[in-house]
Amino acid sequence: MPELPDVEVFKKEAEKALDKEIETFHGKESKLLSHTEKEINGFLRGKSFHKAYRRGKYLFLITNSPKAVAMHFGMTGVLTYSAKEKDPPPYTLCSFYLKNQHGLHYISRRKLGKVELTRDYQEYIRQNEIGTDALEISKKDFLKKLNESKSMVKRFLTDQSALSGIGNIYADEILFQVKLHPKEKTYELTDNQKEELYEQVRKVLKTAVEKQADVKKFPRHFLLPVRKEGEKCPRCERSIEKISVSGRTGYYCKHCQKPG
DNA sequence: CATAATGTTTAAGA
DNA sequence: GTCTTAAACATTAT
Repeated sequence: MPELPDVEVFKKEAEKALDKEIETFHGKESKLLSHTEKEINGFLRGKSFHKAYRRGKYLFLITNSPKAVAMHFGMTGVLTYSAKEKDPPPYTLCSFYLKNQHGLHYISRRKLGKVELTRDYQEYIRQNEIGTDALEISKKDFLKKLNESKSMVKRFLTDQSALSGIGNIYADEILFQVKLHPKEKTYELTDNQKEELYEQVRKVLKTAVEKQADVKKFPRHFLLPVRKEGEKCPRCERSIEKISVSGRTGYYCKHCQKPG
């Protein structure tokens, strides 16, 4: 789930918890957490989150800027805000309880994410090499990075240090919209294709954010609702095929997305 | 029971 | 140093 549009949804959820005093943090010791529950409480108790900031797939809950809680959602992470009287959702790994009797819950079935304290989130961004957000990057910078790349387009799109926020699923969608084969080399692209790639990165991500990352609400010409082997291509109705690119399984239409 | 899954990191080979 | 693959991580869903 958690690529840029999903994390944008979590950001909206986190914003419900802004400027409310933090009462306590609950979270069992795990690889997810950078500190112990006690330490996190020492850091947060009595304070409030004043801003939620998303960069790529990361979300920062900023307390006293630049101090923040940094979150990454791995493959299955979710963030929800709900009344304290309700039980935390299944697979909740840690929770921030507020004085207003609500809690912000970090949920994950597989524990591949991160919840970390940082004294400076800008520094955290540098250390973790989180590139410019895919919706923030200018055309000029995008083309510059693209021209520096020597890999396959899909690899380029999902490289978080080049531009951040695009994962396996949205890369497939963007490539489908641009009609590019996922294994096409970046240096083989024409200038027109490069520009079109930039435009579709924005268009696909903006659409997904508008639809709250809910695949059921996506336009009919999108690949994602039928992103499965043997489904019909929304454009030519031929069969969607599976392909392995840069270590991940991709889905594409062999007819519409021809290699160059 | 075996396999794949929205992510990242690390090791190894070209 | 660059690029690519494979495996590891932890766990569930099919």
